[in-house]
Amino acid sequence: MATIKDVARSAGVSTATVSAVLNDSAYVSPPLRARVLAAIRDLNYSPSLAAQNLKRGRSQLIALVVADLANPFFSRVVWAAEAAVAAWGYSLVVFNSDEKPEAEQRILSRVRMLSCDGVLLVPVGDSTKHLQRDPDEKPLPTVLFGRTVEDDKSDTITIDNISAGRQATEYLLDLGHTRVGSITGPLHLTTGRGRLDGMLAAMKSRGLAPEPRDVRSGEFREDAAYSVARSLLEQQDRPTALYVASGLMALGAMRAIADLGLRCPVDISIASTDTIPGIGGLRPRLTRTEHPLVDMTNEAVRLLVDRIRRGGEVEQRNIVFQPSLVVGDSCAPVGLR
Amino acid sequence: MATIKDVARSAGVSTATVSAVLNDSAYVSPPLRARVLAAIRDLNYSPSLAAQNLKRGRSQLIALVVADLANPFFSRVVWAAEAAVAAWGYSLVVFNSDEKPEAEQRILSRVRMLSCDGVLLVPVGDSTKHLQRDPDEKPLPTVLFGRTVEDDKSDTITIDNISAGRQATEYLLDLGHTRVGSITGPLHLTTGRGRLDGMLAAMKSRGLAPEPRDVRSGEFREDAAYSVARSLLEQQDRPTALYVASGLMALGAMRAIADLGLRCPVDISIASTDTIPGIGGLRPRLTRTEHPLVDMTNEAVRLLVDRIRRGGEVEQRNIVFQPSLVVGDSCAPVGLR
DNA sequence: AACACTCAGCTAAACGATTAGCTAGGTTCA
DNA sequence: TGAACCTAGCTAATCGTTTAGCTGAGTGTT
Repeated sequence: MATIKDVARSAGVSTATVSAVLNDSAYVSPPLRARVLAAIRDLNYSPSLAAQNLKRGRSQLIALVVADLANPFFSRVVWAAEAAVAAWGYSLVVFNSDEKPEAEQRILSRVRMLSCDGVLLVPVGDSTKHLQRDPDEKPLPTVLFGRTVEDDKSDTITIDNISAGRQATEYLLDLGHTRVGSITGPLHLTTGRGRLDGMLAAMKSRGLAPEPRDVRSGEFREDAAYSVARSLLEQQDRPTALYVASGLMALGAMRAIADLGLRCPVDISIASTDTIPGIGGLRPRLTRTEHPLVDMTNEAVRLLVDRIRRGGEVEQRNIVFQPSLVVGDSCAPVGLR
Repeated sequence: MATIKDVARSAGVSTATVSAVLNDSAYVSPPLRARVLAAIRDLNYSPSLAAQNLKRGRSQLIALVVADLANPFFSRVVWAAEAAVAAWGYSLVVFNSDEKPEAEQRILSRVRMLSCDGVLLVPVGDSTKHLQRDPDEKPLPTVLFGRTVEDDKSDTITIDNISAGRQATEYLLDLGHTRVGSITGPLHLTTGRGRLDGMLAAMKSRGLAPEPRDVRSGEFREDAAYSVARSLLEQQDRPTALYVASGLMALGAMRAIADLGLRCPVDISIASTDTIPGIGGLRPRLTRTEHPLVDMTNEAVRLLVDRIRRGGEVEQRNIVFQPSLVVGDSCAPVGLR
């Protein structure tokens, strides 16, 4: 690989001049500039990011730490984030904490070692104490995505989970269902807890409450939702409608319904929150709340880049996106059959 | 951030000794070693990868360049690759070439700038001429994944696409279908071409050949497959079975079937190749060939790491994985209805 | 006692960029 | 004419590591 010295020698100038041309950091007369550019072309030179990183103290790298890479929802986040990050001139380093706080901690220390300029984090634990390892060293620019944690000073991008749960549940209630159950996400996560709270609020405002045995929580996974749904629906006395906390889980629930010989929506109505790719092919079409994932991701990257550039001088921002109901045909009026 | 100098000063030794302790690169007496380790702990020191990269000429980064990050198939590759790469002590930088050769080229030059140690590439074009920019500089360690290109010297991990097409088609033929159509991938890709060739071979060996109008090619996308399937199936005189080249496309085809008011498998049988997450929830269950994606990815990373470490001294390796048929209920004997 | 070895640990030169500070020549103006 | 000021480009220090090569003390041999 050619270095800046080779270019300087070949153009008959100093390395400072080459650097000035490369970065437009000082005026260079046209003839010299031309010679430098020619030398760069001849030698097929491109500056070493490693050296730049060392000198400048930044790396052009943004880390994305997701809680479960196997979840298609987060795959879409990876997709959207890669594009957004590239548009700002960064590259995306992807990590999977697999919902394990220890793994998250390991990853974050690696992120520091790599001197990533910032991190887009879907936090796993219920705190980010482990983020600042040293009180006096300046914190790694961070944007929390999708989930929030207690008393953190990072910017956040989230959805209104309560509204999501409420909207989906209200739709079911409007169809006349009174016995509504739910398969929730983990309740220690804001996404799990919030959606359930929204569901409960919707029912409460109509003087209803779910049977305790109709509300089961599980992980945000297809197989977990499948088995939870199975055991929930195997009760001889089961709910007529189900609010399922995520798209991936809805897939599991649908599979359970089919395997139990039930029909959706005739025997049981399903509504859920969030979507995953390919779900559009599913029949019946799922009634669900969706949120603008691409916009959310773009906004998250924008905030992060802003914080990387302007640092602490900008105050904390917490942006909440609103979910909207997408009506499919997975829900029917109660007592249809 | 504490530097190696701070550690050296605090422990009362030279930086060389600290480095020796960190890398086990020379014998350091127990007392000194202990002092160094204590200083490291006190100062919460971790070496700067930027500086190490510059000095060592490597970055602990492996690039993954996929052809379409929006395709759930590649999302699974990201998931598997992240885990494999982390197990070898590397971090994964993800790029999306979006099936565009120019983008791939841009990405690869960025990969060089980042001085990634190696790249796992799902190639987009039909050649990798753009890979070695300079004939004399040593090539970036590369493993081609899934697709191959002409006259390349990289290691490759692929599946036997011909066998995949053949197996799926033979299954349809065994059910008595004689009028079989296909929705293929792009025919300039080995994955698209090979699967079609396998299908044609299977038919030919029984003295059959598809009607030209029953074979349509499209991109590996859900929406593309949807519209191609629609126009194919809207013919009043249509095939009784369809071989679809990918899991994502099969989803599109199924959706087209449903939207046309047809039933699968009663009116039309579908078999496909490869799988995507969540497809297990689909009803009817898709009959398809699957390949061991996780094993393939692990093997690809293993080859890549081996090439990074042992360089040119190891000869080119081309590993072909075999697909296997997974029978669902998306295919029925011909003339069932 | 003189010599050759070992050995632990140090000094200082890289790696490839950026950049503060300098220099030498050219203008401007009293 | 010469002080003051610009200007274009150079010199050299610097970022935080690694590592070749050195040093000086200790050991063993004759």
